[in-house]
Amino acid sequence: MAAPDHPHSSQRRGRPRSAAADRAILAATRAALVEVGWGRLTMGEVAHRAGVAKTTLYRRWAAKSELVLDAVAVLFDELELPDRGCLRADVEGVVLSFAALLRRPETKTALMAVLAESTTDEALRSRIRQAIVDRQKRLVLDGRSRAQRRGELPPDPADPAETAQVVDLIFDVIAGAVVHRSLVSDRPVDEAWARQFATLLLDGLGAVSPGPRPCPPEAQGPLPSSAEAGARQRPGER
Amino acid sequence: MAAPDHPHSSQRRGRPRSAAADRAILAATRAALVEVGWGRLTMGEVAHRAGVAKTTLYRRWAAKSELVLDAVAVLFDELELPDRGCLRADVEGVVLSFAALLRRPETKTALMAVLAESTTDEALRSRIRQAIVDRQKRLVLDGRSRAQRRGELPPDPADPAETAQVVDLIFDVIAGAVVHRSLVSDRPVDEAWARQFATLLLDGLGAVSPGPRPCPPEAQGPLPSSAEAGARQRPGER
Amino acid sequence: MAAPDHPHSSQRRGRPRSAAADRAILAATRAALVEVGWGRLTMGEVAHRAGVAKTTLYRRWAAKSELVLDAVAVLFDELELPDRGCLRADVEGVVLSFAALLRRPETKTALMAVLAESTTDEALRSRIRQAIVDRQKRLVLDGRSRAQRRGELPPDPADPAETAQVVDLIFDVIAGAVVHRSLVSDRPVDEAWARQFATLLLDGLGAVSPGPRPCPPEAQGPLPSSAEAGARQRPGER
Amino acid sequence: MAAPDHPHSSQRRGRPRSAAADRAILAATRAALVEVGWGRLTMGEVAHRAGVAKTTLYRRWAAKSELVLDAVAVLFDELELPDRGCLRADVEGVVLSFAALLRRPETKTALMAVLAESTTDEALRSRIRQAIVDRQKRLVLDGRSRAQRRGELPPDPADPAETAQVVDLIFDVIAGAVVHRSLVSDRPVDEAWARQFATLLLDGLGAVSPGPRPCPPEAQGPLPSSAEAGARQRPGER
DNA sequence: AAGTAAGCGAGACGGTACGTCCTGTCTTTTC
DNA sequence: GAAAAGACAGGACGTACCGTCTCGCTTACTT
Repeated sequence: MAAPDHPHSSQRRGRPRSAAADRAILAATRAALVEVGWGRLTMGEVAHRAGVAKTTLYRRWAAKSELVLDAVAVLFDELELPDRGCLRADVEGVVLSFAALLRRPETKTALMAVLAESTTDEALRSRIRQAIVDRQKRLVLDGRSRAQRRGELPPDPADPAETAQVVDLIFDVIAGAVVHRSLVSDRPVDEAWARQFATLLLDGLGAVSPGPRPCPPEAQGPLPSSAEAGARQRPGER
Repeated sequence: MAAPDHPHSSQRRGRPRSAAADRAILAATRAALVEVGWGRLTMGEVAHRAGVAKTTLYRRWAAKSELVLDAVAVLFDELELPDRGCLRADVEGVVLSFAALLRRPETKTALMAVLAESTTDEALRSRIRQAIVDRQKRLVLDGRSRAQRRGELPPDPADPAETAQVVDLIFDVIAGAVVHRSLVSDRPVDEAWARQFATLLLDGLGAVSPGPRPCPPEAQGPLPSSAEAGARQRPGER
Repeated sequence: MAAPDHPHSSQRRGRPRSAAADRAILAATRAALVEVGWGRLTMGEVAHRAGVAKTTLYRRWAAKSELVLDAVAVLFDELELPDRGCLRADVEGVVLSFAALLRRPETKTALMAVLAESTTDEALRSRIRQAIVDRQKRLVLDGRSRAQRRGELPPDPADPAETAQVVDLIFDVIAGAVVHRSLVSDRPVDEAWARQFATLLLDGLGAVSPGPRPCPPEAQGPLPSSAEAGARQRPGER
Repeated sequence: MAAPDHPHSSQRRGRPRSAAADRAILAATRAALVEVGWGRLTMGEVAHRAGVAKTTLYRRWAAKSELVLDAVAVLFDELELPDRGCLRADVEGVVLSFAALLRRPETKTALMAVLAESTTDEALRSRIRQAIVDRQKRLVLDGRSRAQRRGELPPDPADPAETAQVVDLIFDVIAGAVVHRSLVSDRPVDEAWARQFATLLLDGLGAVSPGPRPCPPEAQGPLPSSAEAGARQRPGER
């Protein structure tokens, strides 16, 4: 996952590359992102923090953007979709979790910077989709099938392309709205906003594909723990 | 509008700043953005293209990000909301116009780069909101009042805060979804997607605030000309 | 003397140049030389100290070196040759006076810097000779004629070119040796050194042109007051 | 010799500094001095001529003055004291050699500029003495002991401090007079002047310390070849 | 008294060089 | 043969001065 492209398949000759160095470099990258942000992040600084020579970095990653992408992609994998009882609550939960992740300094600075770089670099754009975007569509798919199991949503239509289209739309709307609210409008993504947004999304969905049934008020579980876990300082990260 | 902060109110002493230099610099910045993108854009290159000394740049803008912001902000002002007959058509129109604007290389590279910088710079964040985000909320407000005039939407509620909240939500959802679809998912924002998205939005809106009436099919006007005008090379811009 | 080249011959039209500005500029130049030396002396700084615009400087002096030359040349005019009773004592006196002048920070930094500039600028070289070098040959001529009046030296030979040659030699030897001792060898020019040097010079002179008679010990007057006056802070100079 | 301060004692880690770069930089500095003089000499230009990055210069020399000092100091080492048969002829020879060296554009512009800088920089002053002044006292010492071997001068006095004092005086007088004649008075140091000066010096010396015997006319050898060698373009220097 | 021509303080202007920082490559020795 | 160390060529940075150029006054002589 966060490993760089080692075509080490069958053990090559000479000294093998140090896996510890990989881990140290990615951790150092995240730490440096927190402290200085993308703009002042330098390869030399990362190498120094990781106790590694610059050559070792360049042997593994071709560019700063790829290193940073690998360093933060793993953080997005920590997003979860806890079962809060009904679809609306699950949507609110994932919105709040995602917003919490975007509140972490390394995540927001790295994500936006890498996206900015990708506007002029198709290869990087593809790498971002692969490492972050497409991986997190699982959240939509999971929430969808869970709602179907609960009977809140009808089963998938016969044509899988139609499903994919709706999933893409939902993902773009959720991710786009949360990012825009958090990083552009710079206003808090709190429970009130999440509720309002979930309402808009779910009622709107009913028009796009057969809609959800209303959510019984007593069914809502607690807020997902990960929503706040993201904001806490993670132990052992540096 | 795109002028840097000249507190020249009452004629100050000494030689006044050259307005021609301002224009040349902003035009050179846009041209350079098209050719080399944000990453390879240098202050020296901009100065050279504008036939201006570097000091003249730094006298007006403290940082590359502020210069670029001023250079592209004016492009967002060209967005219009042509009357296409009904609210749904107006939404589709603005979505397509905005997507066309984001297809221009200078717009997308500059917007994302400036947003990335702004994640660690509150002053820049505020400046972006002022120069771009808040200015374009006029599109939502215009569309809204036009629909109210048509009778498609009920009049504003008594509490103006409530209206503001809904307008913000709509703006975050539209802008966020279009940006995410265009620049992250990297899939086309075409008429089919715009229709699907407008459906989701308008039906969702009905749940958030009293909803729109259905759109008479015969009422839809033509696509806004600006949707494609943005993608064309602008004459005389060098 | 310290006035720049005003070809104001017959009163020109328009507002006349301010003589106060001239004085303020030269004083500011000397003050700045003391504080920051030649290397960090800037035209802008001088203008600011003098309460004058840069244009006013450039209207009068074409280059920093010319301004500085005019500013310090006047200091060399303060050198005097007090009558200390015999030629040897007069020589020692002028050596000590000159060394005291070279101990002043503005004098030494300006003199050497202007000489350095002049190695690649014939016009400046000529201007230096005119403003400083040739003017101070009067000291040698005065000392010489005084010694002749005392009978310590024979009258000038018939050929004035021969006299000029010897005067030049004496001047080069005195000025050169004192400057070298002070600024290159960086060792003190004290009474002991002055005595030793005067001995070498006067005895050597006897071989070049008919020599001096010995100096009666009781004839030596006091040290010239100007020898130390130069080292004191001059009142009212800034 | 002209190498900058490498405390590389026992082979350090990492890539060692390039000795070829050192040589190229010093040669480029001399060449640039000839062409543009001290005033227009820039670090960037030197780096460019030497085919080296500016950082490589700054890694070795902290300031332009130190670089230039190292670049020209080596030229002063080429001064020699050929045996011309008697002390007077040797003095004339060294005076002419020194004057020839000061006729070279790089030498005069660099020497005076570095001395000017040194008036406000004690460290540089000390570095100049070490690299140029004290090294060339060997010429006085050599001439002196050679004259003693010939019997033209008595052996050194018992007190070595007395000898040092006289040597310093001689050096200041010779170097000072030649520099002043050449660069300040701007008059030629030719054989006639050298003869007159040598006469003054040697006869004067007799009064300071026990003097030289007269020089037998038939003993004078030819002019030192180095007197003119310095003015010729040196082969293979760039 | 009005006109006019230069001087003047202020500060923007096109430039040049500065000395620093970072990039990505290379050459060493050590493991 | 990978790794740490650090020198290397290159290039952009943001700053400091340069010497010139407008500006809107001010000052004195000319009519």
